[in-house]
Amino acid sequence: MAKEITNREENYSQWYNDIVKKADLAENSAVRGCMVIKPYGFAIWENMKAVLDQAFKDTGHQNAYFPLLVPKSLFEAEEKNAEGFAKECAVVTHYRLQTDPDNEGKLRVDPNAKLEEELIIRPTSEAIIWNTYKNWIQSYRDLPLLINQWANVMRWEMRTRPFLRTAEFLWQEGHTAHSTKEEAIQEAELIHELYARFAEDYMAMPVIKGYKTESERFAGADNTLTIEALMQDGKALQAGTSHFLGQNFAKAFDVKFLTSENKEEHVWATSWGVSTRLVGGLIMTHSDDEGLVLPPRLAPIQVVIIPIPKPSDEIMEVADKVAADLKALGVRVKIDRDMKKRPGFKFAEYEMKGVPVRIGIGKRDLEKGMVEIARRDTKEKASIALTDCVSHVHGLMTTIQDNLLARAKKHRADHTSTVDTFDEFKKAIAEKGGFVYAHWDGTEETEDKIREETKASIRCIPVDTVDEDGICVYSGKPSKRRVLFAKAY
RNA sequence: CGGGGCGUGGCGCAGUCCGGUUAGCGCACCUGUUUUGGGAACAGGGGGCCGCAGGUUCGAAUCCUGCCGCCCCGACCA
Repeated sequence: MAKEITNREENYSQWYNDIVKKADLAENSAVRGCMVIKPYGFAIWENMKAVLDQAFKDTGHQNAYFPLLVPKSLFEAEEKNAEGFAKECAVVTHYRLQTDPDNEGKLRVDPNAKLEEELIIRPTSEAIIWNTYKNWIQSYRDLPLLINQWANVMRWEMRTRPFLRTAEFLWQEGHTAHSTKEEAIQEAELIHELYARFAEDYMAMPVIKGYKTESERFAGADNTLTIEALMQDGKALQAGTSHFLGQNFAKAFDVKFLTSENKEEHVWATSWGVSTRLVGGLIMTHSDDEGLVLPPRLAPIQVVIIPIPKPSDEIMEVADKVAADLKALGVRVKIDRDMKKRPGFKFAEYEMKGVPVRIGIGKRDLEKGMVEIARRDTKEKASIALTDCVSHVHGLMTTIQDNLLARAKKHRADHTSTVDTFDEFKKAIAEKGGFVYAHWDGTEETEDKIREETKASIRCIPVDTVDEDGICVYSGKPSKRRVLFAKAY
């Protein structure tokens, strides 16, 4: 069973790659660092997208779309932002190819088609968007401006991994403008909370909410709020960020508005995003050595019905009826009618693909008025009376969703330490892994030293922990609050 | 950008050192039959400019030169 999936213990990152491949989520493409998201993987992203999109709309945001290419002069306008992303930008320099005179059948870049100004393939869209907002905002009556875009972006990363870090990735990026600082901060916090709830309620992936230290902050932001999840291998995954941008972009792009008192002021801004990286987080939170495990709320197929041959009209009738009744309850259900594949093959296949519930309907069970119901999360199999099947399975959707969240929370609790000395710190990081709460003196110097010596970085300064006097585990200087450390993806 | 490795049917590989029948194996694929309650068996079949370009040779997947591409390990990152 579970042929060809590497055990997590043996090689976690190979296991991850195997899951991506065996569950048919994505594959490498002909383009360096860029993956092809296959239909099943894309369906998971589409489900995430649908929920988030609705949540953004419910909180007053509208979707729009801005260009892929950003003129270099706009890109460099906000200096910190430009600097932060400069090293990983793909740049368009020419607009035409021609047949190569020295190399028949080949094309070359037409040297006469050089662009006057280079175009940057967006690594994020603040620049082009703020240049546009300048024309949209004149008065306090134009505010707040609450825009989201679903888009692809490109960051020329040195090393890539499917979903977790690809050169091109899909995401949503919200860009809002406000008349006051307080309102912008509230917006950033609203989205931060929205992301955290999405992660827990839909992905069943518990997260720590907090804000980033200055060195980990988004380039061009005054504050970066983050949600941090703990993966099964004890490493942290930054799963979503929401930035308070202050007036940095408003000043860089000269976006001003008139207040009701007829005073000219720069607007206040936020930006926020989650990406296809969430799919990677989903995989690494729940899956096991048999394959993918998906929470029902995001699973493209929530229930698969496998008629167990010999094929018979009676079995198919029962399957159709069960499927129809489940659909009526809003359950995403598939009947596998492929009679060429044997049941054993299908069992393994749907386990690999993480389908939460499998219903086996065969002659032997049916004679007793029973069906077989298998849960992907616990791998339990049960014989259930056909008459109870639909309500039982419907109930399992919630049961499994809750169980996955509880399991992930337990894993996180088991891999979270609170330490007071650097020895304890190093031991916790090296032996146990996971999250470590420790006092920090607030300096970048200490942060860097700890990262160098332990590979662990400050994931965030959590918002939910209480103030508590202590001394920095590294420097011994006073500290008012523990921060969250971990090795990160 | 440094260090290591690899390019051979769709995928994974053998063959390369030491040149020589028709380039082979597993998986996948197609057809047929028997099967079908945990990854079916048998029979038959299709598919290769051996990464690209030169060179050496009677003869090159194999030797030589150049180029291209990819993967892994480090510095960068959602």
